[in-house]
Amino acid sequence: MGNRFTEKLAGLGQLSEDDLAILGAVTAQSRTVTKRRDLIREGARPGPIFVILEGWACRYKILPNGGRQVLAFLMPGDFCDHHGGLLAEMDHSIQTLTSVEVATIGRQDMDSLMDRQSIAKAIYRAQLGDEATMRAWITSMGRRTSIERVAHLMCELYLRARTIGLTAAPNLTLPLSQLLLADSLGMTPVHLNRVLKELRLTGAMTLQRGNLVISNPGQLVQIAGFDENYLQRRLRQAA
Amino acid sequence: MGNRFTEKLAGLGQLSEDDLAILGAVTAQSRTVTKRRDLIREGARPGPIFVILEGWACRYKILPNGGRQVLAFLMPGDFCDHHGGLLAEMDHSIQTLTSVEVATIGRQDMDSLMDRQSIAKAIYRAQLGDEATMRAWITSMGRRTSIERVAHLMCELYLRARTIGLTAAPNLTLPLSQLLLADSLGMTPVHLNRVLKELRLTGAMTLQRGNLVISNPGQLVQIAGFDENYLQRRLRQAA
DNA sequence: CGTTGAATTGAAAGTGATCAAGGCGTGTGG
DNA sequence: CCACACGCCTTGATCACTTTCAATTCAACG
Repeated sequence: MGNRFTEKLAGLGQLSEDDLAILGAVTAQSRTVTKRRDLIREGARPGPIFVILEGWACRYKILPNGGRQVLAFLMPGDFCDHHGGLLAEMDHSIQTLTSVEVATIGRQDMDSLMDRQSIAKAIYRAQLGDEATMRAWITSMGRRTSIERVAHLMCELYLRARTIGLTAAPNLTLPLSQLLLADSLGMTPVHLNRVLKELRLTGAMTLQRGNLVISNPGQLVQIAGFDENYLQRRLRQAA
Repeated sequence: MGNRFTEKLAGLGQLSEDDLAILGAVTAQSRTVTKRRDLIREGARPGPIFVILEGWACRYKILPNGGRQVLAFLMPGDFCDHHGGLLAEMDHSIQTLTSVEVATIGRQDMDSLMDRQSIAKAIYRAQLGDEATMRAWITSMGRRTSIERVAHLMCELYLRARTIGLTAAPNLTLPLSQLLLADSLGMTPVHLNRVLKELRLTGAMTLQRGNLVISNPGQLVQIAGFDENYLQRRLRQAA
């Protein structure tokens, strides 16, 4: 029992029955948001904290010249805005990619969650994981070729999805258009398309119509230069 | 009084005399580390937390192919590893760029700091600021041209330096080689050099021998597409 | 069965990388 | 005090990858 959120946090720290009950209670009420809808807009004042229980979303930023950069993909169990009003305004927006089930946690509730050492630690670990992912993205954008970059992102998304139990098989449904992927990888849709074709030809993986099939995991990891530990580190519990 | 660290945190939250005294006490002892030395290595187990009191450092990652990606620049007052042992291993390294004055905070001391709401909030805000900076870097790498990227980084570094009182004038000493800057911006040193020349020719700024002079701030901000708020947002105190 | 948004392919143009050579400044030793 | 050496910056020429522009195909859907 519990939901994706409580399950995720449970995997990040030692949570007692009470902890889980509290987390569950706080996210018991949820609402459904249709796809392609902004959950939070850049510049917005802090409101309640959103948690994604089901579905996918992304953080993104629009540039003055009209370009878009996707900053992160959000999956079930992820926080939208962990800060809980510590900042005056959002510096980016969050949009749903699929129909999404969101729970909202009030400021008060959030404070009481953070008062519990165990819960606070788990939440903090989740955030550290997000930061590790951001560093991996920076590294990708700066020093990986386009094919490595694509392969790396696929490794990340697949592992994250598997960790939360979205898939067991070596394939996965990604509700991500090529345009969106291109905007997350800093390339044009046209070029992304060519890179996907190239990856297909290597036999490492196939991504078509949102269906990711990792036919040769070892090869994909090798192309990506993927450090299998970077996502796991955050899961392992430190002494 | 106090040091760069206490001053920085004081600027991020309402800290009482007691808070400041505690922060000061905990960072009272420091040691000097010579330039170009790793403070923390990727894969290292969590030890005490480092805080930079004086000097510059950077986070970086070495790729399988030998490339290097700089992930962040650290200035006086910045944390090296905020996590305090919540993760099992570092996923990147930290190296000094200049001679650096570092204080170390023991795990115990850190815990007691975090027990104080006021201090915990300030530290949390500092981290949120770091995250905002990472998002800006991702955006730069993904969707800004090289000249915009360079201009944007200079805006960031200048503003950060001014915020902590490193400079008042429109110029600043950056202890950053072109090689290092290139590794932080995802470009080659050769191309960075050309971009710097181009920026010089526009009249917006000059960077030579580590000396940054912003001759036309408005123009630089315009080239960078710099959102003057993104760094400030983290400074403004939310309701 | 046409319409629509996304994916795919081709050709040309551009941006940044690579390779290679020289210049400049600082520090050290003769 | 000068000369050399080393690291870093600068510049040129060429090459490669990615973008841009444009057109076509495809698949889902009304």
